[in-house]
Amino acid sequence: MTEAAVRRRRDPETRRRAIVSAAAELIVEIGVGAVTHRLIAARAGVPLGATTQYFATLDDLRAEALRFLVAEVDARIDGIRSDLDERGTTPAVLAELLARGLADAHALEADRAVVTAAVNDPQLRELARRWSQQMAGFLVADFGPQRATAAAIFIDGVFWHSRINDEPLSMAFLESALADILGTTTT
Amino acid sequence: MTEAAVRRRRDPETRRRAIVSAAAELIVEIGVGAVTHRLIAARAGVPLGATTQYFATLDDLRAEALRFLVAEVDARIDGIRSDLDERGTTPAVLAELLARGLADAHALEADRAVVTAAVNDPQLRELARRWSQQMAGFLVADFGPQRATAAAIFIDGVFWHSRINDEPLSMAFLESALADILGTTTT
DNA sequence: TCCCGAAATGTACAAATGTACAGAAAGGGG
DNA sequence: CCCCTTTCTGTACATTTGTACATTTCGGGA
Repeated sequence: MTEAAVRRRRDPETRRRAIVSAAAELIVEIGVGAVTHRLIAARAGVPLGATTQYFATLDDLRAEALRFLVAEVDARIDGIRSDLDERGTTPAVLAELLARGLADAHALEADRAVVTAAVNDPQLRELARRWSQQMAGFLVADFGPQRATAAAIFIDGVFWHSRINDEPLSMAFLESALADILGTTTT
Repeated sequence: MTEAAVRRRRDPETRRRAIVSAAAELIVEIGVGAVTHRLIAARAGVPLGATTQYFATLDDLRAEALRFLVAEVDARIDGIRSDLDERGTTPAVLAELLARGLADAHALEADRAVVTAAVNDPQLRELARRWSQQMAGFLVADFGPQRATAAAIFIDGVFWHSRINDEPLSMAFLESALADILGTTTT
């Protein structure tokens, strides 16, 4: 209890985390409704019994995996916030961050998986709102609530677009559209 | 009508359609991955055997139900197009159509269900793209490809926003944002 | 009228699923 | 060394699933 790294014997914590992580991967890949104990066990490289030992029910495991995905998204959000703080909250910086974020599809897929799951599970709505609310929060100081919300909604659309379409949106396009929405267009 | 319905017990076409329609309803409500033969049969008010008689496999039935939903979305799109043709393709008209479309959530939910299903089934991508592509098509003549695409993406984000959030977006907000994106100067 | 093909239905069954749990294995304290 | 608690693992089982099909019912043509 006092020492953090001493107590683990055969390491239940790591195992538990591996199971949650495997479940999260599978949710992103095949959807929240298609995960099973056996699939998760196979992905995590543990026997079936391990998945039932750490989580009373599959719903519990699912819920924890979703929270795991939300944590990934939060980490990405934090990175974006610090970048914006550092380099200024301008359409150009935003567009570059977005384009880069779209290229590394991981956090993107995680967030879309959460939102997708929330469509059929109202309890997840709160989590699904997180991304766009945070994004709007970053922008509200510089551009006001109206434009900040519009930009967040647009960025949400951008994410879905890149999730469904093969060709990514160009950085120039993103910058131009964001400049319009945020009202920074230079004539 | 009741008498006729009872009398007309042998009516393969109607029955088939009832099954597809029930499946579509359920897909919207509980997600494409959660529908089963038995749920569909119960919803359609037919015995289990009826669902297997008309469709070789559950996948076939699912696919047809998705196409049914797409047809609903297409009908809504056609309505929007004729309205735009009639009243002019302006941010104000668009905002009003959107606000009205959001209030009647049916076509909205149908489209989001298709997109959601497409996240985990690449074969549905084509269908999922349809809405925003058509929307962009309406706008490209008046506003150019860039702004038309941006507006379509924004509208996609609006739909997701209203699917996840409880409070609807105001018409004034939509009009203002669309005016910015489409480059029509209003003050 | 009767009869035959089409349609409808209930049931059966193998496979997959969530979950429980009896042991086996492991590791530290005596 | 042994023992006892914690951790792990395989198996079992009831339930639900997709699907097949034998049987029943219907309705129109002879």
